[in-house]
Amino acid sequence: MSDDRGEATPGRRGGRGARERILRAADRLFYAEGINATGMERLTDVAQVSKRTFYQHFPSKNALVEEYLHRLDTIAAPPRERALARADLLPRDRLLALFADDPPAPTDPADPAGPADPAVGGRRLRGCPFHNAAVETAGTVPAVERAVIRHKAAFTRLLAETAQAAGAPDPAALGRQLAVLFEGATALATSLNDPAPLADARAAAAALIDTALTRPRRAG
Amino acid sequence: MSDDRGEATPGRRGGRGARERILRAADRLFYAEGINATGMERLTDVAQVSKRTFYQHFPSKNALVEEYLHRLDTIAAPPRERALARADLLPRDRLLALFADDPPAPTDPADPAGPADPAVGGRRLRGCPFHNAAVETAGTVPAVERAVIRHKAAFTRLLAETAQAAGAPDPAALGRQLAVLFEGATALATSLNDPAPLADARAAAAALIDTALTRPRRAG
DNA sequence: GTCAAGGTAGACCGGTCGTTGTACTTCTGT
DNA sequence: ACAGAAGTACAACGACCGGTCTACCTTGAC
Repeated sequence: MSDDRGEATPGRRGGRGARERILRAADRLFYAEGINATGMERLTDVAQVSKRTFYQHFPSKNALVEEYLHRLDTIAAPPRERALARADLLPRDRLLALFADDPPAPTDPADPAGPADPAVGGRRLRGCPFHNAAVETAGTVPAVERAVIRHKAAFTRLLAETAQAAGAPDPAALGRQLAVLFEGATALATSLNDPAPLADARAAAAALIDTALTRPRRAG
Repeated sequence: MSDDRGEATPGRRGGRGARERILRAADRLFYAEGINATGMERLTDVAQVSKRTFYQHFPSKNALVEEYLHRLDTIAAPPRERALARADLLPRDRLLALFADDPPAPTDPADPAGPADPAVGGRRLRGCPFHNAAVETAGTVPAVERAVIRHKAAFTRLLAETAQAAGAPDPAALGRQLAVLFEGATALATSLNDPAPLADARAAAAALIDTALTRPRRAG
């Protein structure tokens, strides 16, 4: 937050960007291999940063975890959630696109992180990074818990707004139900390491949406 | 599995049951605090067992994890899942009882495992132990992954059977959808540390069930 | 009483964790 | 050219990890 020395002087190339590499490595490793399972050795190795440099940018590993989560829902939304922002779809289709099983990001050409990506290799499904962080920390890190709650609330709110745009009589309720469905599809796909639940969730979502749009309103 | 020395000689008191205490401690700690977060020191301390004794019963911590998961879905089903077996309810109500938010076990008098339960103390929501194990191990322990898949498949099958008993035209599809809903309610409740999503899931389940029972059949 | 079986406590092992320290090497702006 | 920031390599710290070991106690059959 306070050591952004390159921000005010546009002429500089921004140093050598150790911090950015660290955050990129955290993005990959914390998500793919787990937060606890990722040691500092491996993290600094992947980030191509010495441990000393790491601790000049972050006071602790936990601080990096918090920044990792913070970036996830403020800077770059996961590709799946981005479906809700697609202007080329009707609101109802935006909601359903959440559960599409085709890869949502068709090779963004403006991403310079290319060479770092294919080294991962594993294509194992890993679910929601916020939920994973909550499970891994088991409530022992308040900042993580807060970040998770904030993200889930924002996502549910976004669903509710889209539900409202679709004309749902009780958009908040439909948004919450779709949030549960999405969470379940993600979690179950992770547990089974199989994306099949997404299709079931999509069918269920369609039924819920159509029911909500057809009938006037129901009591919870 | 193979060292049950007390089984053939009924005259003996069966030792002091170290193995059982170990498994009970694993039940509590692995679930409430996480598998990785639970060290052997703490585990043997809670089980009131010396480390030496532990390693006479289990070859490794991982072996205990596997046995812990194996017991969970063969010996004692979690209280919530037990709702599906209640004979006093109609099939449809059994499905909905899964999502009830009142404590499901009204002090079963025939359960000798009573004193172990309330000692947990922490009331933090922790979700599905199988899913948590899958997240914590991140696919690095094949036996865990197999146990998780087996459990989820059995649970989905049970849901489908109940859906069939309720008269659903495509019970397998409805079972899978309800499985996603349940997983989502559990996961979201964990992330938020708030049981509210269960109510949303219940409403969604009711809608899905009624839709399935009313309309003839839908394509996935 | 003896003795093996099964239990206990807890020091100890090598390894890894997150973290810090020492000493050295780039790069960059003036 | 030079100051100094930013980076590097790498040894080491204390703490804890899963796991092993020694030494002693308790029980029950003979």
